[in-house]
This record gives sequence, structure tokens and C-alpha cells, in this order.
Amino acid sequence: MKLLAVDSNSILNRAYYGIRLLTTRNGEYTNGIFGFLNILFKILDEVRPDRVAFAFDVKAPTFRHERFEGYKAQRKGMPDELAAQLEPLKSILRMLGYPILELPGFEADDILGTLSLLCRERGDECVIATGDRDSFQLVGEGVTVRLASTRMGQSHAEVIDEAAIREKYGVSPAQMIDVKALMGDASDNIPGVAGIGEKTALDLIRKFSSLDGVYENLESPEIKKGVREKLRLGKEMAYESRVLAEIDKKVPLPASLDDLVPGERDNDGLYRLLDRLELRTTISRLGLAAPSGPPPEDAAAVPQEPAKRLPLAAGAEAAKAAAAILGGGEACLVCRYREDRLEAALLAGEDSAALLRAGDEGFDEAVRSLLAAAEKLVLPDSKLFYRFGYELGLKIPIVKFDPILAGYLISPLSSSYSVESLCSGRNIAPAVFEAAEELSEEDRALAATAALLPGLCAALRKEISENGQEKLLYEIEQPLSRVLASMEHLGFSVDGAGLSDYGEALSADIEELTGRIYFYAGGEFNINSTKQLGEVLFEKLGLPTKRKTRTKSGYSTDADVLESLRGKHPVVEDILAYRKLAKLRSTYVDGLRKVIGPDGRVHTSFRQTETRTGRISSIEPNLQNIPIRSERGAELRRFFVAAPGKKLVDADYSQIELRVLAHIADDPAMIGAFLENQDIHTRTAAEVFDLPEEFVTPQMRSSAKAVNFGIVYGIGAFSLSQDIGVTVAEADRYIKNYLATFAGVKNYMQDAIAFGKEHGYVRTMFGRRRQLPELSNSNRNIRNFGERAAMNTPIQGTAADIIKLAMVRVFDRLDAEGMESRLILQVHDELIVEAPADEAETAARIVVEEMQNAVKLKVPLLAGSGVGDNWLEAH
DNA sequence: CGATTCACG
DNA sequence: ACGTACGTGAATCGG
Repeated sequence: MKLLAVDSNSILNRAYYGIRLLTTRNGEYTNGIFGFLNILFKILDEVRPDRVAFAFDVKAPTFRHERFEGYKAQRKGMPDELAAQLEPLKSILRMLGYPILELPGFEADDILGTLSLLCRERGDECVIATGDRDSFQLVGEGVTVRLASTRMGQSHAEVIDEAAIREKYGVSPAQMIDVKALMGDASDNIPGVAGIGEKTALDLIRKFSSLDGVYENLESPEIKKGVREKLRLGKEMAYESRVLAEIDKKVPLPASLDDLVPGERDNDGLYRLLDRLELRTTISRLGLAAPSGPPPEDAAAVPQEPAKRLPLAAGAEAAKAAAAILGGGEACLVCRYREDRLEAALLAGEDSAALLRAGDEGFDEAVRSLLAAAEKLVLPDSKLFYRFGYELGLKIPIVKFDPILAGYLISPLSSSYSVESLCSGRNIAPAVFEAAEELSEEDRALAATAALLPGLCAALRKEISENGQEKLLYEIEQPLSRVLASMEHLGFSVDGAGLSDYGEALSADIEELTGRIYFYAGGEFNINSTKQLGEVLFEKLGLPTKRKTRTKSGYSTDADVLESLRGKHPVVEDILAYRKLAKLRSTYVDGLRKVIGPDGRVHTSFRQTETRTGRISSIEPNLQNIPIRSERGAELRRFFVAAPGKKLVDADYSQIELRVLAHIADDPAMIGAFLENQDIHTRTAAEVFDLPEEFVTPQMRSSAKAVNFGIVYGIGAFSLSQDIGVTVAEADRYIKNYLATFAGVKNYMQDAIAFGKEHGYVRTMFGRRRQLPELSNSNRNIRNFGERAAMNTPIQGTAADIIKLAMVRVFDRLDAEGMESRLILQVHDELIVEAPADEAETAARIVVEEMQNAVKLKVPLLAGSGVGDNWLEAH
């Protein structure tokens, strides 16, 4: 017989602190549960026990410690975010079929002790799974411990047996009790002897083998005077502590070992609970599938319509069936693409469905009619569909509803969006397709997704409407998808040859720098390795270290640190230069060349459901971070060119975020400044430094600019001081002056946080939301982060809403005017249009107009523009 | 695959 | 006493 006895609270604790906070879309915390289960599965796999028990502490304070309350700090209560995970975890364990043991008045340790003794008496094996060292004293005679830890997302479980303890501590497992009696344990309310820590305690027990031994030899010369005095004073406490330190092995367990055989798993219940907790990986790890029947009526359950049964036409019948469906009202569509080709599509109407497969009779025509009827479709990932349309040379209508975009608007926090993940936690009853033929596995998967759409969309539409996000979805995000598809399809022309020459020049300079750096360093090393670079700078060359990296794993060598070392050693300058050039070469020259298509253009992908604030992002390549701030970097933009006979039109908003702030905060001083078209940074400088504008120096203006940025980000005096190189006190004064002048801004900041705390989310002018569970976190740093995000998100997000709206307007206007100019890129506050040379000036005027008129604020929205043959010139 | 660094708005 | 601005994506190192 082999028993696995789990110290549940301890493992949960480890898991909780080992994994960053995770929440479901509804704000339920899950990181502890997730980590616990990972550790559990790993240990189960390794140990393969035939009996399992989960011991839990009982919440009520334990009477054993009452005597010492008030004497020592009480055991810190667990944070709310962790406590909330306790009950769901127990439910999961019960549904897995495992017994849970908890006894009022006894800690989990005592239950483990008792279980381990029972095993010993029978000569059975006992493995204790725990996250702390308290139960080491139980080890020996068939009893071992698995010490769990979660580091970097990985679960480890170290095997601790008697030999391991002797090696680590130099004492026997039983002697750990005496060690603890001396050193105490704050988390267990065990006082120990004041002033004796782990080292001294271990040393004493190693020498004198027990607490009695120590006190019998108190006068021994091997005990230092100070220690002897502490021991004398703490003798009573030491013996009291020993009683507390020894784990009870005789608690009245309600179960015998033979009651601990695992029972049956409740797969449906597990699925429902794990689904609610959005623990998809755990679901698949357990091989769980959605319960077949309708879910039992949960208190919170939304009333479900009975599952619909739809006949599914396939093969030769499919095209005709699809035409009939498209003749009706709304229909759901799920597509499968393979290398830009549509391979299969499942169309589901009110009461019938069709599976269209490439190669089937009438497929191409059926697809054409699908594209033409897009406005009737409920279609996830509609951008792919538009993109597919553009590849065929077709501009297709905007779909009726894209559940992926809706899901993103409802909660922008997820890492990815799919029909399946959107259903999780929403209690969606799938429709049932009745096919005449056996479907392939891929087609079954397509059908499974399509089956969820009707129910999912009903739920999402309701949420969108309750959230007041209809306009945002139907007038901004959905039309924008098609604009993005068009931009991706068109791409941006790149001068590959010019780029290569530029790269050659970089390489020559990099080589020279490398040689000099090796010379200064007195040898070759990998300059790209922070670790090796740190060793060279701070150990070999003896430069003063500034700070450690965030994880304290080594020396930081970032640009800030190097900047501060400038002048201390000539190598520093070269390293800074090397880093700049190496970045340009690897990320931009090499990186970009890799993605230039056969058409000589780069086709980025815009991600529309990625950011928490509502911005779009750009990948493969990222065209939103092409250099501009440094001269050498900006040169790269010369290689982003207009096609022959065309021009680039570049238009950008002027200070859109500050204008949005002025509007949202309704700040008279700031609104006044923008109405008078003043230079906002100079104006800010005049206020912060309390001077007339004529006396504002460029330096002061630059500091004020940093203050303005800081305000938008949710300012802190420390960071501002770092940024502009003044003392924290000085920075603090700037901020105070700023907020005194712009009182509306100050109020806005407070209101934004208050709103976030009250509602659990903040929102933009257009109703975009961002949930902020961080605001109710008990960790101050996390909470502070939440507060900054609460202030920043409405500003950044509203600016994002506005430019998205402008993009849709520009796109439609160019179309309406019958022009050939096309939007090809967006960089947050900047739009780039490729225009036939003779249209360029008109296009520039139109873009600026649509950008400025996208929305009416209390301040004017200004945009400027330029025209050129390449991006550098046009900007 | 996490950590570090750095490019952009 | 502590940690320190919002939002992204890509390259690189090294476990």
C-alpha cells in the first residue's frame, strides 16, 4: 500500500505565490488552483499511490497557540485572493474522487503526522506532498516528503528522505523538532529562543543532539557567551516551543487508511467547474469533454433554449443547401483556411446547415455567394474572410456580427480569443448537426465550432447591448476589420537593395566597434550576452555596479545604467553604440528582409484583439516600431517607399492624448490652451515653473513635456525624476504645481480610480472597457499599477477609438470619391496612404479632414500631413 | 521559454 | 521599507 498525503494549504500557498495572479473574465482568481493542480498531477504521476488524502487546515484559530497570541505576531491571514480559491479547489478534489480531511483544532500537519504513523505501523509507504519544511520531522521508515515548488511556471517536486535531510541540515528528521524549538517559526506562531536563528539552532543540535543535551551542556565552552545568555533566558520558551513544534501524530481521524482509496471521478461536474474557472489546459489534461446533456440548472445559469437539431448537407447537396440558407435571414459561418485558400466552410442557418468543401461540385460558386452575402453572416475572425476576398480581388460587405470582436470588447484581457474560449463560462448549449455521411475529424471540429455560434452570439449580443457597446462594435471595430484586411493585403513597398546597402554600412561600423570593445575588455566575449557583458564591465574592468536586474539574477546593463557610466571607461560609449547598431541590423535590416514578399512589399498582420487599451498591434513584421528617434535609425524609413508613379501621404494627430485628456477631464485651463492653439508643453512649463511663457527655456519645455507624458501614464515623482534627471523632491514639486493649475485633471485622476474601484472596470468615451481586477488586489504594488491603468486607459483607449473611427472614415471616403489612394499603415496616431502621384494632395486633404472630424471634442482635433516618395520624406 | 534589452506611440 | 509611468513586438541569451 502506498499513501499520498497532501499538505493542501501549504501547496496551495506555494502555487499562489509561484504564479502571477490569474483571473477569469469574471474576476475569479485561479492562479493558486491552477498551480496546485499542476503540482498534484506531477506528483501523482511520479508517485502513483493507491491511497490519497488531502489534509486542510481549518480556518478557526487553533487553540494550541492561544497562549502566545499577543506575544508574537499572529499568523498572517491569507490574502482574500487566495482564500477565495480554497472552496473551488476542494470541490475539484472531491470531484476527482479524493477524500478531504480536515479537523477543527488541528492543522494539516497533524493530520499528515497521524497518517504517516498509521502507515509506519502497518509497514506501508507514505509520501507527504508539501510546500514547506515543517513535516520534515516525519521522514523515515517508509515516510518520505515531496517538496513542491513552482518556479518560472514549472512545477518541481524534490524528493526528501532521511539521507537528504541529514545532508542538508546535518541532523536527523526527529532532531528537526528540537531545531525548531530553538529557532522558532514565525509563520506557525512558535516563539523559539529569542535571538537564535536557523544557523545557531542547527549548530547546537548537531553538537548536543537534543534540546535536553543543549541545556545539560550550557556551560560547555563550545557555546559562545552571548548564545549561552540567550539560551538561559529562553529556556522556558524553548521547552514550550518544543511542544508546539512537534507534530501531533494521534489526532482522531474520521477515516481509516482503507477509506482513502480514490473514488469515481465526476467528469461532468469537473468540466463545468473547470470551464467556469477557464482552466482550459487542465480540462484537456484530464481529457474532459463538454457534458453531453444540458447542464443541471445552476443557480447562476442562464435559461437555455433546447439544443437545435439541424440537418447538415454535404457533398453534392451542399451548394444548393447553402444557397437556400443564404436566401433566408442571418446565418452562421465557420471557415477553415489552408495557405490562404478556403478549404472548407460550414454554413448554419435557422433550420438547416451546409458543409462546403473545396473540390465538391459547385464549391467555387457557393463561396462567391457567401462572400457576396457577408452582411448576413455571423462570422468569427471576419478579418480573414475579408482578406480572402481581397486575394480574389473582391471587396466584400461587412459581416453582421463577429463574435471574436464582441468578446474582445466585453473583456479585452484574454490572451487569445476563439469561439470555444468565449463559450467557456457562458453556459452555451451547442446545436446538433445531423449529417447523412460520416465526417472527417477536421470537419467534425468545424461543425463543433459552428454548433456553438448561435448560442454564443445570443449571449454576446446581450452583453454588448447591456454594456452600451453597440456603436463601438458595429460602427468601429467591425468595419475596421475590413480596413485592416485591406491594409494587410496591400502591404508596404520596401526598397530591398537600399536596405541591404544600409545593412552593409551598419556591419562595417559594428565590426569596428566590436574590435575596440574586445580590445578594451582585454579579450573576446559575446557582447550580446548581458551576463558576459556584466562580468566584463563590473568584474573585469571594475566599474561601479548600479543595480541588479529585476529578478536579481545579475547586473543590469541597460542603456540607463550604461549612460550613467559614460566617461568612467571608454568602452561604455562603444557598447552603447554597438547596441544601437546591432539592434538596427538584427531587428530591422535582417528582420525586415526576411519578410519582404515576392511583390517587393511587406504585409504586416494587424491584431485587433490584442491590447488591453483598444489599440491595434502589428506583427510579422511590426511596422509600428520602425525607428525615428535617432538619426541613423530614422534613415531606415527611406527604404519604405511608394510604388512607382505613387506617393506616400503621411498624416498624424497632434497631441491627441493630451487633447483627449483635456476633453475627458473637462479642464478649463487645458481646454483654453488648446483652443488658443498654444504650444501645450510651453504652456505647461510656464505653469509648472511659475513663469511667463517668454521665460521658458527649451530645457524647461522639455521637462514639462515629460510631465505631460507622466500625467497621461499616471505619474509618480520617482519615475519623473529618473526621466528628467532632477531630485525626487523637485519632480514632486512639478507634479504638485501641475495638478494645482490643471485641477480638472486632478479630479479626473481621482474619479477614474474611484470609478474603477466601484465598477471593476474603466471605460473610454466610446464605451470600450477594461476590467481592472488589480484595483482590489491586496498587494500594494499591484494595486498602484491598477490605479495608473485606471487613469491611463480611458485616455489611451479613447485616442485609439478616435483613430480607428478615422480609419473607417478615410477608407469609406476614398472609396466614395472613387480614388485609387489606399490606406496602408496605422501607427497609433499616424496614418499612411499610398496615392497615385496626381491624387496625393487631394488624398492628404481628405485624410486630414476625416481625422480631424472623426469626433467633436471640447478642443479641436488637429492633424498634420506630408507627402513624399518615402516614409522619411513624407513624415 | 523566461529574462533582458530596445524599437515605437 | 519598498518599488517606481501607459501600451506594444522582436531579437538574443541561456537554462
